[in-house]
Amino acid sequence: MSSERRKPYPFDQIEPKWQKIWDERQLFHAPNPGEKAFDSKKRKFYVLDMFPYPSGAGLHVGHPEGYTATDIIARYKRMRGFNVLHPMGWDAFGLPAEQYAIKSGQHPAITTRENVVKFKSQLKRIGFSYDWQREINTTDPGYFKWTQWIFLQIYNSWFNPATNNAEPIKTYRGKNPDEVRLAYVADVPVNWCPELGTVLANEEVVDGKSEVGGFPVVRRPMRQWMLRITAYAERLIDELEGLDWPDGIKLLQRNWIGRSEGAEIEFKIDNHDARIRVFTTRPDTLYGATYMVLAPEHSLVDQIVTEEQWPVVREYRERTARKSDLERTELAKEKTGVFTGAFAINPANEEKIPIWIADYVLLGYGTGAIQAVPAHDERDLEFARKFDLPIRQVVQPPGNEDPIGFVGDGVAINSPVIDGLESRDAIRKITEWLEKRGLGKRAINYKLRDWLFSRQRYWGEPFPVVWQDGKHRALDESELPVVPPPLEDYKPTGTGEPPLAKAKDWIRYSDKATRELNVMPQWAGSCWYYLRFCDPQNDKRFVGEDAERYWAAGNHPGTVDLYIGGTEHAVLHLLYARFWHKVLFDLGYLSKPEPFQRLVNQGIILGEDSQKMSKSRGNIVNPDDVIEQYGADAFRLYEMFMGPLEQMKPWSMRGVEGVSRFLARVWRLMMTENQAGEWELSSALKDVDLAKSQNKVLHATIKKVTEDIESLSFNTAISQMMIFVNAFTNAETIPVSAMRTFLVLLNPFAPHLSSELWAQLKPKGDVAEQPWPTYEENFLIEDEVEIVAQVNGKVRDRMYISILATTEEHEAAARSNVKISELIKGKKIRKVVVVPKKLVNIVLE
RNA sequence: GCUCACGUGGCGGAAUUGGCAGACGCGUACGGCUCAGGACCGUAUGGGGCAACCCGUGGAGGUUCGAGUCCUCUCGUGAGCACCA
Repeated sequence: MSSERRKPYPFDQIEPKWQKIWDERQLFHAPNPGEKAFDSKKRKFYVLDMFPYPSGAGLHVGHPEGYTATDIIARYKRMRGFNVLHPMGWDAFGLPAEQYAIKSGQHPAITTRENVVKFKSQLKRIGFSYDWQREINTTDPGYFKWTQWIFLQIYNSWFNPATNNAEPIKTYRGKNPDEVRLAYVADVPVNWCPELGTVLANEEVVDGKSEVGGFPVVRRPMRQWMLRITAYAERLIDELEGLDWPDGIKLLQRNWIGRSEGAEIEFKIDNHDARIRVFTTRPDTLYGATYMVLAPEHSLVDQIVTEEQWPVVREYRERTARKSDLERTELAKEKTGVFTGAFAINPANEEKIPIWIADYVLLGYGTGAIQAVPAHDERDLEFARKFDLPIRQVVQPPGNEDPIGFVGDGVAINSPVIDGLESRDAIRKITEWLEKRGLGKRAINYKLRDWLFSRQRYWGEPFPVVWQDGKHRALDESELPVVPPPLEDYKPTGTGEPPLAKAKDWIRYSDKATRELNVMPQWAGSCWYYLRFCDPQNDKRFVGEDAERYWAAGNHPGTVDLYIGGTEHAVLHLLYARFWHKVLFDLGYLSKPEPFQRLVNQGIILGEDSQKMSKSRGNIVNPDDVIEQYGADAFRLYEMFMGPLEQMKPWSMRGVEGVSRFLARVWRLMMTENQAGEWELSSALKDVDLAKSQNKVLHATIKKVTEDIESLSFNTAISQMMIFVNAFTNAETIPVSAMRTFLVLLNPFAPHLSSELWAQLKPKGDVAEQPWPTYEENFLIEDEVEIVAQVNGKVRDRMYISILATTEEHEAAARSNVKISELIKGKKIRKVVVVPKKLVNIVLE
């Protein structure tokens, strides 16, 4: 039976044995500056995984994909003489643990502890070379003390537009510092999720539903903590430039931040003192503005609406407020809105235009008000047609396109100030014209909103903030950490009041002051964990200065040299972490302006049916089962052999068998089974020189594996190692020296097998401590190369030619070739193309 | 709807700057070794054709002596954004 089947090689004994040895010897510990083992001559390399959320389900085959890639890099870099920082930890605060706790009645701290034990043992079983001395957990008070400390730095600083930097709040000269702090409290319409009993960040809402759980989310005004990430919008876009990230991720971040250039224009209101500012990217269409629209929630609505329009306006506003985001987008096709009764004056032509409210204008973007130019904006056109508003063409399209609904660039018409100008020039001219008259100015707008930073939950970092007389005040550094109170009942209250409100004693900070009841979102802990890894036990500072400088060193803006993880964090974690990092950098705590220099996204692994793995489909592959049957090395190797790291690819158990067979062949290359059924060193192993062809394949393998690891092309590196093994499989004698070199190459991929075989060959030291081999180009060069002979671009024959052959000799060889001369006999030759060492192409008339 | 990425055998995938398409692995077929094998070893394996040869990288054009690779259009798949003025 299959369970009784003999193992192709004894991985079940080898693997635990070496994992134990690595642990005991602490072989993968990276010494910090100041430690005894620290060697200042070694260069550093920081290779990081996105640390997991330790869920109850345990490790998924998707996790080890990126982890194996980083482990190969880490092991490789160590052998190249680098001091390698390769840490692992747990992002353990957050909703799932709490949701589970509510269901099971078990405290999230207990669940978290159990899950961490499980995750850690699973990771150890795969043989990853993490420096476990640096393990961190975001829910440890020793860790979140510093998360809270960073919050204090953010709270106690402001963004100075003059220096384009965050600065301590004491440098602010204005009257009310609370207006400019990078952390502030605001009454804002937020994403309220009744099911989860908390508000969510925009980034956590997908299609009007919560990202966690998929529950409906509604808009509701609430008092919340916000972080002023918008202050960094420009730098977050500009400084992407110096990073080695996939173009797609850079684009995603740029789109999310959503920079657009245009102008702000001020409209007077007829018979009213108030003015309305609008943002537009097309100030050149100002003459075509035939009406205005305010967001229903716009604060001016109350002031300008006329007596007789009040009832419809009120009714419309109430209806919009009740709509969830989902409804608002679902109903997007059908425009709605009502007239306020008020009129604005178009500053360009003094024309009176009606002011409407409609929910297609969003309060959160721009100024929450627009000039509507139906002739040259799709949405305005649709609205104008529905409500019979005038449409006036002011841009002439270049071709024969229909001018109504044309949104591209053309030539301005019906616009006295800019008539005849190309759109780009018209924009410049009209903006200057408005600026001169004090009616408007050039402006840049961002889609990015400030980060909603508070959650009405239990399982998160409490804010280091107290309230007194209705005002917030930050705690002193010395009062950290603020540990959450023990609670019997941590369920959401359902009213929007945080569960911490139930801890009556804890709330009371002093006679007059009470604690902030919200907690931070899950992202807080992961915003800076890569810094803590540099110095995880430091209790004086969030990271020691020497440690930070050492691990961040390098000739580029980023701190971590290589960061591998999933695309799902393209705009969440990766944007938030950059923001925090920049604040800390501005305040002088860090030596580099960016957290992650090189970013690589591993592709999703699909089930055997090429569908996304899911419980309901029943196509989930459990890493434990694979390791049980084929061993950790086969599991690692298969994860890398499947295909390019960044590509989405389906799992295949047959494929695992394939790499497992390869590993068994490696084993049998050096080991044979004796009469008693015990494995012993093969007698074919001899201390002999390599044959020329063997030497060539060895050096080709060193070259290919080295280059492929550098470019993260692990699948082709493995192919090359298979070619190597195939070349030696039937050799009568196996040169020991070639095997030793090969085991070093194999080590990053299959560390257990290579360690065991290395030990069997009895050389000194551990294979992981060997220097990485180098190849000699000389051994790769042949005396002759095969070239292709073509006629009219079609391959007609192949032949060997000296690598020293001249162009003329190439051509002569082709002409004298039997097949070729046959084909060109009596024909006129138009041209002969020679690519040395590659081909000769004879082109006939 | 907009933006981006990707389409190569029965399957996963290889292919510096445009230069032998299909490396390596899976699967399949045949053979060997075996009491046996879903083990191991070997040979073959893009399609068509007895063959010479012809066809072939989603489809249609183009540039070039030469295109999987570059350009245009088109179809399909995946991801992201989605009233952003």
